[in-house]
Amino acid sequence: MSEPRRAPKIGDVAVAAGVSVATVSRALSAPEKLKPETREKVMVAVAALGYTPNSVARQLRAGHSSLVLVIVPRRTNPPFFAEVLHGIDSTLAAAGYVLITGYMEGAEHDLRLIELAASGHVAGLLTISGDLPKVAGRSILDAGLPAVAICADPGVEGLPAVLLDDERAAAMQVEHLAALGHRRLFYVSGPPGNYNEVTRHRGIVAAIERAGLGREALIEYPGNYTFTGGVAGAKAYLGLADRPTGVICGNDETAIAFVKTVRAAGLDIPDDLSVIGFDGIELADFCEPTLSTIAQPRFDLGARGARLLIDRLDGNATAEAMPAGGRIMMQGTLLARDSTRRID
Amino acid sequence: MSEPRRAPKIGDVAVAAGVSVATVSRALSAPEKLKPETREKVMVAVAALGYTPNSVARQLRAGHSSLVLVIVPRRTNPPFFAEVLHGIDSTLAAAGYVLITGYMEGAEHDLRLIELAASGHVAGLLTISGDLPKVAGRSILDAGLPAVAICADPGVEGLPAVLLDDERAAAMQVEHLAALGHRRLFYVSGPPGNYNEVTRHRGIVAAIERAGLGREALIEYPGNYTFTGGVAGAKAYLGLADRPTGVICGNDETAIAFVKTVRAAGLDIPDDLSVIGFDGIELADFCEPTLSTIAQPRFDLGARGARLLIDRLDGNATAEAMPAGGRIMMQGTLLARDSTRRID
DNA sequence: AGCATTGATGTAATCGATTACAGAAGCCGT
DNA sequence: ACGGCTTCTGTAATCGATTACATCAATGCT
Repeated sequence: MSEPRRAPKIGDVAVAAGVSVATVSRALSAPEKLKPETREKVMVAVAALGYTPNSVARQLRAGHSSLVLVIVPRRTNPPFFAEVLHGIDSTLAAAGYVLITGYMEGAEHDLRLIELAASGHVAGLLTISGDLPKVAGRSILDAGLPAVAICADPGVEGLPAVLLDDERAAAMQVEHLAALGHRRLFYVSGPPGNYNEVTRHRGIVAAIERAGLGREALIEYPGNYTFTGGVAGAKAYLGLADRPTGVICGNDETAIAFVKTVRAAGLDIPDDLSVIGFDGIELADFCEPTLSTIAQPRFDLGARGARLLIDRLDGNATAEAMPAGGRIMMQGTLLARDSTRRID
Repeated sequence: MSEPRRAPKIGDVAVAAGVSVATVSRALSAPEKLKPETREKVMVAVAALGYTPNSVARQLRAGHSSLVLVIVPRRTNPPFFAEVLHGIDSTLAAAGYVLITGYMEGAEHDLRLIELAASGHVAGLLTISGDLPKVAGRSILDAGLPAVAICADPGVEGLPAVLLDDERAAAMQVEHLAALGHRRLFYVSGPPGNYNEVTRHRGIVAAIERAGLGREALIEYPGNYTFTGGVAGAKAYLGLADRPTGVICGNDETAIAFVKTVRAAGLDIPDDLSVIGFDGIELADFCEPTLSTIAQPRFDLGARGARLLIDRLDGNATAEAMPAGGRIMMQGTLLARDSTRRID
């Protein structure tokens, strides 16, 4: 059926071209060192045999790999992370690197990621999950690989990060609602303790302070960045005796589920209450009513993080001036749509 | 800053344990061949140095890799593909394989995927995109890697596939609407020529036939499995003089955008028309009205495909009896929700 | 006791590419 | 014509682990 046609090696090409293996190698990686007609002979043989250098051997010899491991949280917010990954992959690919996705499972399962990082297979590490694989006191950072955090800061000393200015972005949610006249707010948060949640919470509290609403103007419900969290948050909201008119959601999925649930209970958005999400996923513009939200530069977050890592890997460490603390902050953008409006 | 603490090699462990490299290697991969106390000595040294075998060297020697390349279409339907990938990754990880994601960019860009496949880095290939990277007459299959197609059949001789029974599933869409009394149907398709689209189209036409509705009962609009396709389809629908009451969408994203657009134009769903989607992404249960759809076993499609590949890689080729034609078919499930109802 | 057998461990070849170094060939000037 | 340069190409060491084969000691058998 399938002929086990053994892949041609450099020696086969050398024989076919009537030269030595060194010459073949040079024809491929340093053509200027060869006489044009020698190079030509080699190239003909390469094409004839369909030779592709074995990159495992190459990598062993060179002592470095071109694989980058990206740590991805499992089953959360695919529309958001897919676009960040897209930014990462585009940038890596352009620089000749290849992306390996490592989904975090939690607990013992993550050991395989730690071992992968230590195995010499991988050149660098990118994490878009606030948590890093850590099993039995062994961290994935122990391997000593160059690493960069994206979207969430695991809070590890010396680990550069490309982040959204979550505090500012969350404050924008408050400011938008306050500017529309909402005096009391309901907040369906992300998972308690989560980096993004903690940071945004700080931004929300500070903005409420600044707006002069008073700390008691905020009622919180712990969500988890998923649809179910939005539904639960909405049920809690509906059970309130005196409902706030402004609702802040931890992300767009949460907001969409929240909107659906309170509408099913007979409330109108935005007539009875305003809802604002976070992330700016595409879907936010295709639900009803269209969702006001804070858009994150998802592609750019990924691209910028990957760029940073590549610069470290390739040695141009100072190609881009790193701000103090090793963090690059990007800004979110308010998208005011139909789910929020002025209240009288 | 970061101590360039060179990763320990097998020789370092050998010296530390006072044995030869062969003994260290055996302690790790064939412990039963060693005297217990020797093995113990080695293990102590391994732990003390924090040694992890370099898998590049191991792979070069062994002649086979543990990486599986998954070809993923770019920027389409993340909620769907994320779950298929999850199924793939879980299965691969359990068998000791590691997943590499290769996003298809189209055209010249895909050359890097073809080269990756030919580079010896990769043990096998999985594709969840109907298209295979093919550049200048060179196909990714030329590398001769074991491969399995998932979700869409690229139509290559001898390539096993794990597929949804698209024809049957699409027929279920028609049957559901027909059973509710809809006699004329509007169909916002997938991209013309796409494997899933072609197959489902066949199923739709056949089901209309069987339901005795007549070929002219179907009005088609070419979509593309995205939100924008749904919006365009809805606009075309709204422009129709005599609108069908049943609408079939190529996937859930298309359906959600369709629903939103016709509602914005003042039509009611399901009072004025019924809409059914395809895929069964989570969101379909959180939009308004909740979307009737055909759920695909997304996780299982991925898991089953990965399993098939692993069996071929590990040599238990007949671990699972392969049906004729090398295809495994899985069935979709009708989820009847609020976007479809009986018409008078 | 002498030889064969078994078990445990060490020595060195091997995987496929890169590259330091060596060597050959051609050219120059004196 | 010969040493000194360049330019080009070949030989062999190297990356780190696995493993066939060699070695050595201990044991069993006659």
